[in-house]
Amino acid sequence: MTRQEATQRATQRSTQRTPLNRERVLRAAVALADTTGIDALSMRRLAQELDVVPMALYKHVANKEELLDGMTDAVVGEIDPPGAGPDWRHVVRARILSARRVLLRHPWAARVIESRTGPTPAVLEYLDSTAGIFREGGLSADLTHHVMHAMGSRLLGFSQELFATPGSGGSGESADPAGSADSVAASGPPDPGLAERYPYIAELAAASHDGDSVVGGGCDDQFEFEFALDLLLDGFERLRDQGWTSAR
Amino acid sequence: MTRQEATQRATQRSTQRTPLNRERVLRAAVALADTTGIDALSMRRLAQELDVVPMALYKHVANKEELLDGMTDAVVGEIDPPGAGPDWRHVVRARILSARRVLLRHPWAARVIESRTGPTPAVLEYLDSTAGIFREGGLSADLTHHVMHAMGSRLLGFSQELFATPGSGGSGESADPAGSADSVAASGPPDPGLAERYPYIAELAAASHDGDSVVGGGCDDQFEFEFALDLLLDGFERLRDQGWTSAR
DNA sequence: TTGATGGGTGTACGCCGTACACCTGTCGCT
DNA sequence: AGCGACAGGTGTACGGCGTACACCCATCAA
Repeated sequence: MTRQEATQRATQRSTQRTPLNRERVLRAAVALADTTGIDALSMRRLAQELDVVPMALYKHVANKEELLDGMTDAVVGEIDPPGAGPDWRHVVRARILSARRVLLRHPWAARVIESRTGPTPAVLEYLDSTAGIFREGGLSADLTHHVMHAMGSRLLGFSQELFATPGSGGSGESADPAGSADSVAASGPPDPGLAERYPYIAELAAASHDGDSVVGGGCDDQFEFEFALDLLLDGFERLRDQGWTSAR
Repeated sequence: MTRQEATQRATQRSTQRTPLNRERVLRAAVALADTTGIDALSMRRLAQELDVVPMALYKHVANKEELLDGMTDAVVGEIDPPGAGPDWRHVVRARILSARRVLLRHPWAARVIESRTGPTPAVLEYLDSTAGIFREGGLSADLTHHVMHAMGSRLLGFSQELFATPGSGGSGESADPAGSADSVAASGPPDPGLAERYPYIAELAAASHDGDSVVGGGCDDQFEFEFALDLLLDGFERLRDQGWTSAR
């Protein structure tokens, strides 16, 4: 046994084999939330799960909020990327059902995602690529914008709050965290990289401001709400008139 | 000054004038959440607001969960009752926009309502009367059932989770709290008063079980999801084909 | 007069997130 | 070979949380 080996052996005894990293922390957090519920996920409990003292976690995540951000990105990353195909309806449908499957796998995720104050990169990426499907399907940027709003939390699995007006659903007093999807492109290019990284989102945000209300800084939430509402009511009425019935 | 008056004066000095009751506690809680955000609403902070020691609150609410239940009922009670009129679309529209206005007044409410494990009476009442509008508008019980699901959280302001499959969004491990809207009528009449109190909901729940899957105990969530999804996709495609554009 | 009762009080416990100081093993540099 | 920086795990401590439990006291019916 060389001295190196001896040292390594001793090290293995004192530290916990794999030296813990952000990736492992996030994975353990997701697993813990899956099995014991999000309410039971505390820094202390998570540390215990990793055979480590609570404060050790803070070398890998800044605080619990950032942990939740990381968990969000982890599960959103599980959603299948958009497939290829000529039929845009089929493509969105598949994507959204994939998102749904992911959220069913992680029942805590919807609540956590909606509680984030700003959209995480993975969420932006997801929204952007989803918007892209509509655009490539021939919907105008204008229509795509409203369509994305209309999908709401149920169909995208989340996203609702990302587009909402600043204080409409958050923890109360938090001002616009300068990261809402609309404000990405609304308040001028704060980071020139954003528009290139999320081209469709940038386009959508721009589409809601080329009118007269350039100063608004956001889109008209009330309009979006009524748009979705009337779209559904139209659909309901049509189904009623044609005597629709579920084929159960 | 009579002895009674003296006693009362002394009492007023020691106790805080109005002797605190559930009503006052709930109103103060709502006000506090409105002004400082739901995260800052703690039993201790609320007690302080009422010039009382924290434990005093527990004489009026069992615990914090019940406090949140009470707050839920309070805000849901602010929603306008359904109006009268021959045009059902107009009536639902007005109602839902009223709900939206209430939720905008209390930005914390949507999150709180969705976090309740079981529906509170006021929520059931709201859902029931809303379902009633559709029924009187000529929609079948079957269609109304799916329509209610399709509305999702965005349009009803909440309700999503009430219909969801037990563990799909809650705090993790909690089993079906035997109070989901579907299970109200699904698992036989647990309380004979429920069906009379919420006739439309009872009817809707029944409509999802008269088929072959009597044993299911709940409706097919996946079906409801795809129903709403396809309804929206239909609408989107129609708008695209007719070259729809917002009149901004 | 008295005893029950409703409602406010005080103390204490066990959780939580996390600031801060500390220690130790590793590695690049001289 | 020696040394300083640094990455990463540790230990202690603080303030806040929800709430159990024992208490006190004013009111009022009997």
